[in-house]
Amino acid sequence: MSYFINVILPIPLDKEFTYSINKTEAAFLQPGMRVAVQFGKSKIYAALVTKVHQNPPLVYEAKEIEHILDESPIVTQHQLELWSWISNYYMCTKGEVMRAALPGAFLLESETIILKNEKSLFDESLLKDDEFLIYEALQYQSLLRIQEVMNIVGKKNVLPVIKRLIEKEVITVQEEIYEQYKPKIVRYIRLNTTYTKEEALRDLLDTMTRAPKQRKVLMHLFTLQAQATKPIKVNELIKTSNSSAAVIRALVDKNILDEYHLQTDRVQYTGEVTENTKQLSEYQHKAYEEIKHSFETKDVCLFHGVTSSGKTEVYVKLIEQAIQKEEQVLYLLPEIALTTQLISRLQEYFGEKLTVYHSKYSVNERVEAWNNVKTKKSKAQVVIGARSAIFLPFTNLGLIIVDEEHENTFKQYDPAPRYHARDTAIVLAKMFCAKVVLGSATPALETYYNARQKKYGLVQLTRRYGDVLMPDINLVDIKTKYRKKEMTGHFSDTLLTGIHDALKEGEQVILFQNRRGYSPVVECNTCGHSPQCPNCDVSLTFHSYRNQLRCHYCGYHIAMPQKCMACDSVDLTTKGFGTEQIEKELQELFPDHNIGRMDQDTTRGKHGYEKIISRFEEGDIDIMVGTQMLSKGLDFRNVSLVGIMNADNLLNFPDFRAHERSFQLMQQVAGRAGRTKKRGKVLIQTYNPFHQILQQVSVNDYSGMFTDQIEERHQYKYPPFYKIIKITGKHKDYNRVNEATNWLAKSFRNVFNENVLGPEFPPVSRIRNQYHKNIVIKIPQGQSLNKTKEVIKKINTSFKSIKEFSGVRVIINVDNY
DNA sequence: AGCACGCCGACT
DNA sequence: GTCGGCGTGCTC
Ligand SMILES: [Zn+2]
Ligand SMILES: [Zn+2]
Repeated sequence: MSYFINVILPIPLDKEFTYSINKTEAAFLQPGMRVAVQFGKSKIYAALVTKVHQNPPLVYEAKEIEHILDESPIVTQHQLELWSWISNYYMCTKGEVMRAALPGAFLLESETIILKNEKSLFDESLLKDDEFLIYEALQYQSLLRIQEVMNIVGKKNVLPVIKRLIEKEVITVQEEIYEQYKPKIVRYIRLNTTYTKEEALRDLLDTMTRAPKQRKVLMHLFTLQAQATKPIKVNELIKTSNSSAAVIRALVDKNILDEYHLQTDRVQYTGEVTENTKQLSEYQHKAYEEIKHSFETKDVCLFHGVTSSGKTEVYVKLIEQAIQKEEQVLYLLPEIALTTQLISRLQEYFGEKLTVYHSKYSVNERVEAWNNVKTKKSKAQVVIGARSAIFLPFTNLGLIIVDEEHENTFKQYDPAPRYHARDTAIVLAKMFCAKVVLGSATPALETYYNARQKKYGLVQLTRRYGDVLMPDINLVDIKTKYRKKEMTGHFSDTLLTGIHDALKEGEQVILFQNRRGYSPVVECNTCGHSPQCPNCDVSLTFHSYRNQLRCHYCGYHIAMPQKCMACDSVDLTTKGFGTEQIEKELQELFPDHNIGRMDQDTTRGKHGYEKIISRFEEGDIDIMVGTQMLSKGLDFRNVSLVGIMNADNLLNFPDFRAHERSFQLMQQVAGRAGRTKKRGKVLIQTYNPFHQILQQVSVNDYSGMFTDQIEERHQYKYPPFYKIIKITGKHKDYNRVNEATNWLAKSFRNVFNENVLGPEFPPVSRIRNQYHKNIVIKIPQGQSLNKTKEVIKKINTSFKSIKEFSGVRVIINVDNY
């Protein structure tokens, strides 16, 4: 009898593949384990077993697996189910989901290495130039990688040369598999058991009079043992005895000491756990009770609490309850909100029960977190993480909290799977019959709509913690101010007075400048030319920190030119104002105060962000200018004034969510003001103070905003009334993209009629030398999602078989944000 | 996604 | 005439 397995490979192919295994392997392998398999000519991948069976493939011979990689499944049945859901719903392959879901260390991939052929003799003179170069390099290096060979011969296509050398028996090639996860091993030391008896030990010490250093080490070992019964690390002993590794080595060699190894986790919490959690305020407690009550009838609850209302404490109470029931908890946050501030706050509550899962952690740390969740270790009972944390192997999930649920960064944009972590979390919760709390001060329209429709529970917390008042928000009409000449640079007199007042009181100020649309570009005053990216359809933006012009899309950069590239004029200006411009103006307006800037530039580097935050917290910075980054959950106590430099560029963004997002962003930024007793002040500069959204922002009218916006969504056929799927065609040839997307749109229109928009070029139509063109399909509520997707897939398949369109990549984005 | 096979321009 | 460019198609 022969045995087979079906596997998922971490590549964008729709099929599962079948490999052959022997009887022993069949008895051992289970779905969720990894095997190393050869795929194609030589490449080796880690594949994930989905099924063990005995049905031989009919039309091909299945290859044998290389070897088994796991002793037990690393992926649970629930996860495989979730992967299936994601690949169906978001229209991508399971391989793509696998790639996104598994920590990098689980995805081994082989690399071809070149070795010299020791056995054969050959005539060096028969080698061609490039062949000889490789041969020569192998005399000095035991192995070469493909990349190194490319460097040696100075060209990209090196496979023919390598092939010739194999034929001439000069070299051999091998597939090297990267070492996967490396457990961290710590060396410990203890006294050899021979000397546990008192007299043996005394004899030993007597004989050691001529080795004072070794004797000293032993004495320190005894002291350490006396202090606590825990194992003693080699490093610890070296340090306390002020000795060296050599001395220890000698003692081990003499069999006086024994060295032993223990595997340990890289991330360990050592702090104290504050026993008593913070007392909830009356209103917080009421919200907590309401959420619990809502869970009796509904699985998902929207927790709408204004900024600074203390939502986190309510979450903490809910988490504690889940912990008591021995359930696992997942706490999802947007990446930017996952600050050290918040992590240490939660650590005080949950101590070592808290695990952080974050892309900035090393691959090994992530594997450890994965394993701890999988084995239900208590140290991973509460997991806090950004969107990818939904992929962890929970076995007993009881509660998911999605904080700042309105944030669009929960949606992965590129590459596939283009999933929304909030929506996927709800599906995940359903598998475990777990409860979900969606928290936000400014819920997404979709979420609030679901709550209004009674699909989700709704709990509101309208008071700030400690009865701090909501900030006082005022709109400043800069159109009038410009006309009346009451503007200084980008500052209205109102805003300047506000800043002066705050600084006089020793309070801090935050100024918000939207990132989008206001990157500083260089423009020639003579001919109007501004330098463009050669690969993308955008102007290069000026970065003063390196005096460079850069492209945001492809990373292309050049030194800041001294004269216009078109007309050689030296009269160049930087146009558009970003945070840098504001910072510069502030330095002139307030020379006696420290100005800080928080944007992509100043927060780069591992601790860049934290550094600037703590400077602000410590009062080292008086005025902070920043982008979006400022709006996220940071708790600055001493900020009394928040200024929004220009609200209009937010509102005018060409996207059906622009108004909703502007409201959310402005409310969040405004929420940074006056978090303690004194009422905070917010000034919003705009050319259009009568704009409905701005009016609603100024009076904290979320529900007014909701009513207006939901009406517009309804009228213009947008979510939550219609689902949308965006289809993008990509190719380096402009005409081919045009024709291809026209064909696609026409085919879609044949089925979906007026519910197809486009094709249309996006604002930036060329990125990395690829033209993009979008089609949007709107799906009305009665229309079957699955059938719609089937149609899209079918049309896509026909599309692929058309010769003229070959090479055009089609990207499908479900629930495009 | 890789990676091989296969067909056309430009350099020894 | 070969070398190397990339378009086409398959991978258990
Ligand atoms: Zn010019
Ligand atoms: Zn570019």
